Amino acid sequence: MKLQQLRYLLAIVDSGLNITAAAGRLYTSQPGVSKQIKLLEEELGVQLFSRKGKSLDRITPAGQEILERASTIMREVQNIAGVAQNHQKEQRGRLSIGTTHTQARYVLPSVIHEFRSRYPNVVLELHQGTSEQIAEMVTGRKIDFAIATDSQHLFDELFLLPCYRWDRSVIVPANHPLANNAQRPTLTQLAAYPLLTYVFSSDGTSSLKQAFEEQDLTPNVVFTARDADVIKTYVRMGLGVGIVASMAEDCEEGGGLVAFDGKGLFPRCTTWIGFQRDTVLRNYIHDFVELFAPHLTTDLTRTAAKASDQEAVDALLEGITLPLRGGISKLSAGAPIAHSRRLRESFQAVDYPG
Amino acid sequence: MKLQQLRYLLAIVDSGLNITAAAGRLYTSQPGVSKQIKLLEEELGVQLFSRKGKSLDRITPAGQEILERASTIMREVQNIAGVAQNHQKEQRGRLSIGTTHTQARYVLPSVIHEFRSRYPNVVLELHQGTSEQIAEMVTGRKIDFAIATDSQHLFDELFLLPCYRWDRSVIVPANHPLANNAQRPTLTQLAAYPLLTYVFSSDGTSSLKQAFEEQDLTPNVVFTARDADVIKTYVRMGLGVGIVASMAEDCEEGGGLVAFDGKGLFPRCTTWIGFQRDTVLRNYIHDFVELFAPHLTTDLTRTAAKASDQEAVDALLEGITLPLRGGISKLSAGAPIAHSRRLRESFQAVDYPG
DNA sequence: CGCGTTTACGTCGTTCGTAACGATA
DNA sequence: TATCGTTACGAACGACGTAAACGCG
Repeated sequence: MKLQQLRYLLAIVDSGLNITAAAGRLYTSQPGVSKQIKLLEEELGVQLFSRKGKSLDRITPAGQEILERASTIMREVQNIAGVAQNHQKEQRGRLSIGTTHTQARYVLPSVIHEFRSRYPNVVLELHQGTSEQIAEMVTGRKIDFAIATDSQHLFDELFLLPCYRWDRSVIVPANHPLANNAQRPTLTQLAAYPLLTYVFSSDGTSSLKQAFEEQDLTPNVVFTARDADVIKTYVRMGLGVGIVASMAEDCEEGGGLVAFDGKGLFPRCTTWIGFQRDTVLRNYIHDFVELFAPHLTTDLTRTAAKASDQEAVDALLEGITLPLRGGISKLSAGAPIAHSRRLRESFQAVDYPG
Repeated sequence: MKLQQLRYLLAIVDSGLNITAAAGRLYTSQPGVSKQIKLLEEELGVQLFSRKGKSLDRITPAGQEILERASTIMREVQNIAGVAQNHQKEQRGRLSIGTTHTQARYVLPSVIHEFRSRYPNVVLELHQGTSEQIAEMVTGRKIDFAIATDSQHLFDELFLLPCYRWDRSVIVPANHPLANNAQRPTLTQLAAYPLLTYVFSSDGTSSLKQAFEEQDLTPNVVFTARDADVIKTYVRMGLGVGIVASMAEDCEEGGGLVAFDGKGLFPRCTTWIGFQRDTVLRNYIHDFVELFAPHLTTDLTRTAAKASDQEAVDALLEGITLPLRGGISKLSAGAPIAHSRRLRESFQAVDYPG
């Protein structure tokens, strides 16, 4: 038995039982992969795949069990490499982050600036995408971790560490009727105007929609985007009232928009960071996490990584107060993290793309 | 990184950082081992060992972490082989059992007879030894499992499944003063005679001794052996009164000895079977276990093997009644297993070699 | 006939064992 | 000087890639 054979096995399954595709992904020849699998089957004395003609049809029960164990073996191999890296003096390597637009545009720049000066030899990759795309990237181990907001249901296999909380803001053009309001508009007032906001997650649930519906109102959403800047552009053009993350609003510099704090109008959102379970995180990853969320110390994250389930992770965070983020520079003590214990359950319906 | 390199690493540590010895154990040349370790260090970019001159002095912290992961990798490799074997039609292989004399001599023969007829192609190895020796064999993976009585403190790394309980018997020669007793002797009476019994475990605690001491008596043990047959021989010679497992007494066929049931006189003993955690057990092992202890079904053992600690294992057995064994053929319903929950704790002082 | 797998074969890299060398106590 | 680890080198093995054959839709 060789590590390559196990790697080939995983790649074949990952490629939908297509050996040619697996070979391509492995940057090697197809007959080589084919032969190694055959050798492995011969050595073990069991068929790993059932064949239909010459093609692989499906994986056998034995193959399935072996696949899972092969997977943990390859994970441990990765971990050995990670441990080794962590013991090197000079921290080199790669850090791949998957996140959504709001984080990438408004929150991460300052973190990344500091990170780059600390680790000039770490290549940084920022993958922006939808929650669904990020979920796929991280479970497929294309990225080291995900930063996202709510939508925990997409990240069942990860362990999630809450980083901070934030509210939405309501933005209108300076010449909008609501712009002269002394106080911020109510949901009833907002329901009277066309709304521009983030794309709702594919499963259709949305904490924003729910906030309206709880008051028997139906929001008239005429435009959605993943991108607060795009939304603001169209708000300026007079298409309607924008509802965006407060962090995005804070960036505004006299661009002809008036903003109201949406605190209390809509459910508060929680942004978290999510890792694969059972992986060794390199030192610079711990550092990045702590830069992003100071309460997530290396020790705490390391302990959390060993936790068996999300319950245990949440228990570790019991009593910690999450920052409330209004913008890049404004941090104020915020809501206690108490609700994080049931973070996954209680916020399943909330999938506001952060 | 190659599996061989990890195997070499483990062997070196197992051999006390002696590469030559490791090479011998691996049936390969010493320079080969040396080179592979060097290659591994080069690939990982860390020293696995700190050298004193050319000799290995000790393992580095990085090496220690890597060692542990290498260990789980090799375990999973073994498990893959085991899974593969379990999916073969013809069950071939090897079954290595470590146990003490009483089990090997009085309890296992019938089990092994049946097992051999079911699995003629499985090579059976029975390793007899002291509890300490067995503990070392099973943690070093020289044997598949251990069968022993009490002395749980020696087997911390294993998970233990209780199999049956038994009492001791008092044996005297037919011409002994006690032989004509209508009732069995009391502890006070026994304390008046020289006693012959099993060797006490090395840590000095003994449930037998304790039973006497609780009544402020001091037993006069003049002879100890690991072997009931040896004890009986010397009892026949008139050296004193023997105290052995009832299973051993039941074998007697008019050999000039008189036996009294020791039930109630001494604490009852529990014989268990212990496995390494996180290992896949081959089908025939499950079958052996069920032959030995019918309440330990394959499903139950498999579930127990996944349990994270002994507490969880014991919880699985809650409510099951353990057989009480008086001899090879005599099985009677016995004490409820309730105490098994705290098996490890409450019986730490009991280390009667079964 | 295209797609995908297997078989065949030549090449190259790696591992292994022997032998000689080096260092340490 | 004995023990243990490293270096050097030649032989054997194994993996890989190209090319061709095979089976299936």
